[in-house]
Amino acid sequence: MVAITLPDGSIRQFDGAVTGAGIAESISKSLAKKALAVKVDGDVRDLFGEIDQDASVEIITRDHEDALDLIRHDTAHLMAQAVQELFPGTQVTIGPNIEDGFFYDFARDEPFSTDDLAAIEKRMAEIVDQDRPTRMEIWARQDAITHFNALGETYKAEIIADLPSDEDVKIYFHGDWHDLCRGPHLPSTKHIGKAFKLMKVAGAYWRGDHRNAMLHRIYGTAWRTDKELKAYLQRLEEAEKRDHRRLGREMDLFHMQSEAQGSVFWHPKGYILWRELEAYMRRRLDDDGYVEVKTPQLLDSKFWEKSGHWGKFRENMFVVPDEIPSTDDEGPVLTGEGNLLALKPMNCPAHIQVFNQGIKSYRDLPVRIAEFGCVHRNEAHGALHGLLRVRQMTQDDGHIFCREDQVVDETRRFLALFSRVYSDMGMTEIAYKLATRPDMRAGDDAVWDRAEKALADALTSSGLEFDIAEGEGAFYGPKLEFHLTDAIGRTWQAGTFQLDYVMPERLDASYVDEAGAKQRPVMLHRAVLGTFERFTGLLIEHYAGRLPLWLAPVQVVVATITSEADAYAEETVAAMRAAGLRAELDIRNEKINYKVREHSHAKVPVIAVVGAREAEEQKVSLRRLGQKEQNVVLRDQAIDALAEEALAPDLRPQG
RNA sequence: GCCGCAGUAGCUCAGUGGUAGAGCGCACCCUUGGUAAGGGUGAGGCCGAGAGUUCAAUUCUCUCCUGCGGCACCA
Repeated sequence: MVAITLPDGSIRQFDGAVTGAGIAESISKSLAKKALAVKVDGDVRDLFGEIDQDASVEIITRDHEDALDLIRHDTAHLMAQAVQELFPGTQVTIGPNIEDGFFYDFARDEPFSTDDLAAIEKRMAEIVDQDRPTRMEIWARQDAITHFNALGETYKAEIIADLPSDEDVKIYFHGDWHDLCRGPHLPSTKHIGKAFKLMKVAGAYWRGDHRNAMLHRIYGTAWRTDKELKAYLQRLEEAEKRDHRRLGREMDLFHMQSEAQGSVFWHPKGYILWRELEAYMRRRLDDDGYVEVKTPQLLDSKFWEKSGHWGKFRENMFVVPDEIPSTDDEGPVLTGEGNLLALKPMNCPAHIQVFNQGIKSYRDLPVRIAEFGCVHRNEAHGALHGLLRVRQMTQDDGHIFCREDQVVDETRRFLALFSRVYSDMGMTEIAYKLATRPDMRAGDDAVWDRAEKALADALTSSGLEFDIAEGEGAFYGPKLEFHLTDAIGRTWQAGTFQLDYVMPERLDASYVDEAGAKQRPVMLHRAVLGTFERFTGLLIEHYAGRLPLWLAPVQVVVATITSEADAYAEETVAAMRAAGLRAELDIRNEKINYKVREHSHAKVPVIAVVGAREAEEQKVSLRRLGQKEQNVVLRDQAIDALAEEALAPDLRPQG
């Protein structure tokens, strides 16, 4: 006897082993028709799999929360079938689900074209109509390897050979087409539905290793219903409008051009945003016990040899000859006989030089050194991406030199600063990651144990949830990474916090302890925003350009209805500026509709409309970005209120 | 760096083997109007760069550059 407990608590008895399909059938015919899979004690399984002991069971239908993953994975198989039928000789490799869809990597000499995608979609729909049934067989490992090798599916054979030895080799069939897969799958292709779309083709390395062959990846999306699919496509379109590169142009914040690849030309409005952020960060750092420094841009290559960067990161550094000027018959020339200099790719070695001046006592620690440090890194060209991945960037960098027993406190202190700043920015969706020891590392395991524990403890005691990024720490120590998400869901590291036991050693940083003995300080590398470039890009996307008043480059536009109000408008702008507001005047001979539209597009948070009436009554008609309502208030009151609202969060009266 | 796609006016894009077009924006004129496009006129282009094929290339081919989407990378 097998007792099956259903979600409503009822129990059904079966004489022996029963399948999910059988259970659904026993409940109702219509449920049996709709059933996609079955959840047995929390495990999603095939409908045709046998359940031979007591269990709680849930029948998964299309509207179940687990259905979407099943549909997407089946759609990936469906696509692979279509591809192999249309393009014989194409090998399948792997095809997992991802956020909002799936992909499948194919090995083939020719790439797929956009036309190919349309053809594949068409064939996929045909296969759905054919309603090919699903079944699963468990094969002997060697048989499976031989079978797939015989078919020319060498990648598949390789995957099977690498399966853990205790794992069954499951082969799923959809009609005759079959693939190695863990499952589970829908009962037949009909159940997949047609709410799918193939999105794009891309290259991807086999097993994610750039030394391997490049495969052709097709990305697709799949949903329960056409309505969901449509909503998703619309969401993508909306996301495109939030793209910081587009908004940067529309709002006249910055531009980039090929002569300065990966570097930013900040326009006046964009630089106001930068300056506001910088001034804010500077106040926060001053309050938190940092001292600010400015260190050289160019340092001798020998310095980088000592710091270890020359050996490890030479490829990413911009190197310039320290040429010696001289004169020959032709006039002044430069010779390359001087030393090599490199633009700093990081500020840390320079900060150690500042720390190293004079002799530090244990009483001096912790020393917190901050710098809005401009660094250059020669990134792979394919990696560059608007403001989010650049070659010249300014970090809100800082290095804390402390004793080992101060590490936990300093970490907590940093987390408090970090949370304060991000909540001030209105950026609350942050993914915390603890990156642990990599294979290649310096220092012994006892030190790593302590360091990782210190970071984990600080996170936990600050009440933060975090993921562990196994093996992704720096070679000199573990790190905390703070990730933000862009408009289309890609995540980017913004802030960082790293423990370093190595660089103080290499560059001989020391302090004198109570006993008068020389000790190594621990070095903490930390950035809150990360870089101004990336943070600004993410900020723009987060707000879709509608920045909070204190960050908006233009806070108010005073726009006239007729020229009768020109003088009053000028006076109003002057008063606003005197109150510290970034106000602009618009007395152009244009209709008010036109002005409102234009300044709304430019994402100006407040438009103050003035006509004869307002001038007469000493009022302004305020209109907030994105709202239709107008608020006619006394001018002086409006200015006071706006001026207070425009204060940076740390400058607002507490209460 | 790798795979694919793209590059035409400031922006968004159309187009053609015989050296180019629209809308928006911009300039000027008319219009002084109550909260997301008033009307007219006009100026803007070495059709990404180089080479090749051709009587003729913005158009076809190749190389390069840059951008975009992924992949890899991200101290």
